[in-house]
Amino acid sequence: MTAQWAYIKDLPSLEGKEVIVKGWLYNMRSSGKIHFLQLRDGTGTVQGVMVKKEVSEESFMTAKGLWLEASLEVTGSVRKDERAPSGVELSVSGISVIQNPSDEYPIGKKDHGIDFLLDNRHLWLRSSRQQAIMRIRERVIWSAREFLHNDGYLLVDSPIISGAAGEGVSGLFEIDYFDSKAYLAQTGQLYAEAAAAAFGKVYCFGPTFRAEKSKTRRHLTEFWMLEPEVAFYDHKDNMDLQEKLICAIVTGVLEHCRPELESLERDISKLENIKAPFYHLQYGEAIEMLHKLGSDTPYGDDLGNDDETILTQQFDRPVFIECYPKSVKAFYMKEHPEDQDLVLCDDLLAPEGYGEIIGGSQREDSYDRLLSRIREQGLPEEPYDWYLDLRRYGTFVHSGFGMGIERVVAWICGLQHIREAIPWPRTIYRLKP
RNA sequence: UCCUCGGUAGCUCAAUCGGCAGAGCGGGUGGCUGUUAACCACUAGGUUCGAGGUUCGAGUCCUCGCCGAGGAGCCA
Repeated sequence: MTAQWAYIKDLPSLEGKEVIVKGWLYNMRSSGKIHFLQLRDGTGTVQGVMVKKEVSEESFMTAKGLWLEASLEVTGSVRKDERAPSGVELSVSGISVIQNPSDEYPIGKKDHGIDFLLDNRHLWLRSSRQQAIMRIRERVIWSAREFLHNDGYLLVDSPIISGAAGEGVSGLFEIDYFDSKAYLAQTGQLYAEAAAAAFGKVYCFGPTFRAEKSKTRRHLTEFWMLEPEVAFYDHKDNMDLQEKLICAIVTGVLEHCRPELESLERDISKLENIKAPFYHLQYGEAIEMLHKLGSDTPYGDDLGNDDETILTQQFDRPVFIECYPKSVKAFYMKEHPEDQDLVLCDDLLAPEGYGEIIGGSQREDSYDRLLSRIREQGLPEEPYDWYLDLRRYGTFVHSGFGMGIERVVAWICGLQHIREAIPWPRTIYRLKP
């Protein structure tokens, strides 16, 4: 019987069988008459044990000459072994080299700096740590979409290229669009609002772009944002949705990605603690609390990064900061009915110092007030005519928010750098690879 | 745009007061039948980011530039 190709993740169920593993050599150790080939194939890792007297002299010498990341087809029988992390090892009977590199692999076994690793992102993705992060990222997105789909939301994607400026012209990437100006989307929200008037419960999900020269571990110039928008939801309904969505995401990751979290050495109990209800602070209360904790941010200012860090360290679950001053927020947010200096908005801050992962608001649904807000902020009216139409034809109470996928992934994985939370990070000085 | 820190072997870093350029990993050679970032011995490997300057002497001090990181601002 000829051996069949098997994925490493399936080997525990193939004990005693002869299989072929197609993959790469990520490490190798040898004791002279026995080689330990560490193999990976994208589904998992397994140790291939090659004993000199059990294979041909040629095979044994071939294995000895392998460089790291050689691509291989390894034939062997699956054998139970208590010393193996997955419970099984491969007793190697034959090896076929697809390609043996002629140079040493740039990423070594010891620590590297972030700069070097980012330069080698195309190779770094092969590491077990990056594999774990990307699997969790996929689960975060999957869980969010599953939750929204099951709750009756329609995915209505927004354009990437837009003639309107969105939240303001600064921070937009300008492109040449057949001799006129266009911009890369900073948000899909305005389009999601139009879609909400058509379909009720909607969301968009895609890449967004910010030309800010931000150089921090929380920023990317290209990042993925999930933006639900719901007809007839007010500020409170909006926060309830955010809470449910975050809980669904965390639950999904805990259910499906425990090995990945463990390999990242994430403190899982901190994630298991993420349950409704989250904490709520009014903006004024947050400022008061910050003053007691030593911050000097005056009432009326937006919270700084340090403020977010200090604040979230006080809580073991995410915390909503509600109703910021109108002056520091976007023109489309609805004025607070009891205090016209505030707006009906919320930022959701993730615990452990991670800070803002969601920004949302109830939208201004009055045509007149929205128009005057556009004028107050000195924005051009013409690009927003279609947006104003939404208030002209059947205006409706509605709310929505934007969730930054990479920030959520960074928080759930416990990452130092948001750059690890996306396969190909784009930052101000990094366009390659 | 501003502030702070950094750039030394392929990688991660060290080098005292300004006084011979070092280590670990990786590479090479040899050894080892259970290794887990394997281990042991030997070995090769340098335009100390660049340009000036001070000095008997500069990786180290000064000036300018380049590159990167962290942070501020702004935001998800």
